[in-house]
Amino acid sequence: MEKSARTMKYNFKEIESRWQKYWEDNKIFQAPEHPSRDTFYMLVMFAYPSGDIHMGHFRNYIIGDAVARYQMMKGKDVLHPFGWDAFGLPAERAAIQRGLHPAEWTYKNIEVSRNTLKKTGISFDWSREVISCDPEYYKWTQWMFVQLFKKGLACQKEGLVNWCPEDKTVLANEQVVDGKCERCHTQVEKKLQTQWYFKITEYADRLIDDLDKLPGWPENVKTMQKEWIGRSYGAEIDFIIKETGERLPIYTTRPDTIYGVTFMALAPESPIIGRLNLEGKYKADVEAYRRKAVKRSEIDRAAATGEKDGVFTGKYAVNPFNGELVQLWVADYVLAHYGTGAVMAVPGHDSRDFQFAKKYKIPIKIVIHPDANTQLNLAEMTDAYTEYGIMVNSAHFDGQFGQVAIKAVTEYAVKNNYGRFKKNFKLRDWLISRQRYWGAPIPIIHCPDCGAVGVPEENLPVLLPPVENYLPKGRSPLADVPEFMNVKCPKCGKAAQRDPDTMDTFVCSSWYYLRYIDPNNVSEPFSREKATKWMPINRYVGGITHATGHLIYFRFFQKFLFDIGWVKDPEPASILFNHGMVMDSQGEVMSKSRGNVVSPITLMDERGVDISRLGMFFTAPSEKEVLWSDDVITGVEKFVINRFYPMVESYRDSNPDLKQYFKLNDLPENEKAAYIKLNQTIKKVAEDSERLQFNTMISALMELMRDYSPSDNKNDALNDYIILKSIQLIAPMAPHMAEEMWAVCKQQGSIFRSSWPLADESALTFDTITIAVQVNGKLRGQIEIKKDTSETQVMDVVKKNDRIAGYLGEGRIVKTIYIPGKLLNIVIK
RNA sequence: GCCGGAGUGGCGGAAUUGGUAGACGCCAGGGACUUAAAAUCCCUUGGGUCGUCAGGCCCGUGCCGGUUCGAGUCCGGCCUCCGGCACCA
Repeated sequence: MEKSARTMKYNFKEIESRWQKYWEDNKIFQAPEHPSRDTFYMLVMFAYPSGDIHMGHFRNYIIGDAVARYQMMKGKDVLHPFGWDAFGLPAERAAIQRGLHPAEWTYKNIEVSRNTLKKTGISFDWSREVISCDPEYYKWTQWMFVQLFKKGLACQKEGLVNWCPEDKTVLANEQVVDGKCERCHTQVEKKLQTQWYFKITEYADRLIDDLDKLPGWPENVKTMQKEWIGRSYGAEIDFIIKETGERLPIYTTRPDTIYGVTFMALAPESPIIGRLNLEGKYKADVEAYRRKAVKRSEIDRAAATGEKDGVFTGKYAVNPFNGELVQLWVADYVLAHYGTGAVMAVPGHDSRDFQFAKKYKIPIKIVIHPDANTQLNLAEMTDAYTEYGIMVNSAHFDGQFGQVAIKAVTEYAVKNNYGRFKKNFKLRDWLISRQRYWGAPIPIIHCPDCGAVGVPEENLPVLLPPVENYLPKGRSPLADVPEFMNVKCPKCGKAAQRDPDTMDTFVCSSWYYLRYIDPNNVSEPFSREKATKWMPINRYVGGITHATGHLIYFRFFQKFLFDIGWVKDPEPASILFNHGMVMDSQGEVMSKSRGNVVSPITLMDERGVDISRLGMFFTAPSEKEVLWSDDVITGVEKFVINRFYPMVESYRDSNPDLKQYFKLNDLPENEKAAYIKLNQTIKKVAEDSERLQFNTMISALMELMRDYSPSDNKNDALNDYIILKSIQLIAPMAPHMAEEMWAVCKQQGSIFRSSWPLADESALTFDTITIAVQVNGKLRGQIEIKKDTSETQVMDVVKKNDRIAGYLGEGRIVKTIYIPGKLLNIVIK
């Protein structure tokens, strides 16, 4: 019953499908091949086709859609494309679970999701759709690999890698969360393997430094990236292993504590241990410890923030600064992959070293005092003093402070040839090879004579063979396909073998934004000329989850393409916007296992696309999370169905002249308020559009409609004008409804081809305004004055106002503060 | 532990650069219409208090203090929550 009342007044099903057809037939959202006006590139993150779309997608895309439509109305050439991140583990896993071939599963899902998306009427330019598992696309992903390979930025190397025993493949550092596989949450193991890497670490400095050139990126994302890259400045100092004479370099950010070194610690994985010539008990202990440490997963090691343990090697190292001998230990709190895999331990001034020294009764030395008047007392210390301070017990460096001390000590080491300034990063090279089927094959041929040879560009793509046996087994399924594997070396022509691995799907997603610009180009990944016109991305909208993964990778790719002359900007996106999550009404994440999923499809069927959109926009600002419940819809639904839409409907059979211009002072008194309110609303909606504050845009329109009362004088020219402008203002948020109303008002063509309303700046306020009057900062009354009244004139009015005068009493007026048009504050004593 | 961000009515939230806190909406209550209900429309709605019912006064934006004529907004110190990183030497 409820529904029939709704459909009687506002037949959204009919209206929505009719306008969607109109948009498609008239190619309203097709971006021009060669833009002639200002461009606006509106990008939303493309989707994994692992099921149908959910509320999170819906929210993401309607935000992007409203921005795109707003920019269209502002007269920009808008590029608003969409595509599918179709390769990779999630799709492959879902396919395997259902006993389907990944290709079949993926394309089926794309079909389903695309149909749903088309029903949402999002203004995507579907003619530019890209699918990353199409050979026409991954040909160019492989081309990217080859370019990186040519520049030495793609390379094979042996190292300890993250191995997911469930997915039977290696993972990038970014795909390990809390020591577990990001996708299947299995504990990740460490394995020594040869794998392909992109040398993203060569871009570490620029990836950090250029963040400062991105004022349009949220602070939290920039901070997360900075910390993820983790740059630190320090020194590398060479200790010497006493018996073997081997150089033992260590990295430290605190060279000013060098005289406090009382032991050294090596990572259990350090190759140096093998060269120590350990004997007897020491040899047995160290070997047992190493076996134990390697077995412990990284998460165990990291979680053990309390207890540190290790084992003495029986060997000693020489501190080059003072010739002192210090014990050489193996301890698993030392990470093999950071710095040199060895540390100088200063228990007096490092908490971990302090604990370790206490546990194993290793001497502790104080070499830093907080300041000239505060001295540390070792006997009373329960933890290390880790702040900067004044060097003591440090030979001729005594008395130096903080950064100056660090510089002095390092310079001394440089001069004596046993140290150097050094910078370190937490960021590791990006491991991109996967021992899985569903990915772009790595375009490399291994020749017994020539080594790894890139597949010549004219031979791309290296097609992924349609194999039957694609299940993960620990090595790439492609290795078992002789027709695929056995090829001739492109350099010397001898028999050679393809690389059997496929690429991490994050490689595919690192450059998709450029393919949209020129999706059908068969001779290049994209046209440089077109890229110059559209790039950089004006707004990139997506979830926060990609802060330290995709959003670093795609910046890296852009920089690389910049370096080799393919793009003109070193950064891909000038503004990044992270929308909040959609949760259930209890604040829980929506998931199938919880059974609390609200489908945008059901919602759109029941309420219509536009009302669903308005509900989503209105309930919270875009960056905050939304707790979804039916109540979210109620207010906007009433607004549309009971107020806005019927008002416009009343025009259906009339033929009003809607081409009107107004001058505030020519309007009769009773219409001035309405005209002013309209202009205030236009101004507010435009400002809020720029900052994606849709909730307050809707409030403003609700206020305008509340104040607007056509019942008295229905065909009044001003009322018609207000209606028309209001329809334009709501159009980016409720596009189908707006088109329908626009047509009801006898306007020709799509509303998205009309120009965005401009506020009449001369009609934003009344001649007579109300200002607040405060006495000593407390509100004591309000007075009406002419707009341009001077302060003295206002004072005269105030003094005549009995109520306010009462507050002034016999107090002496010390001073007055007058904010024109707002308030007057009188300070009395 | 370190680094971000946030804390405003019963609820979602507004207040864009320090200038009338609580816009807009939900919920709730009251009224109109109706045989009745739903829907719709109108009114009330931060707390306390006085009231001749016209309106007034006090308190109030996590807590304590500060700057200022004036602080939700700025500064200092806490508390709580959310997010990220986490043995990075």
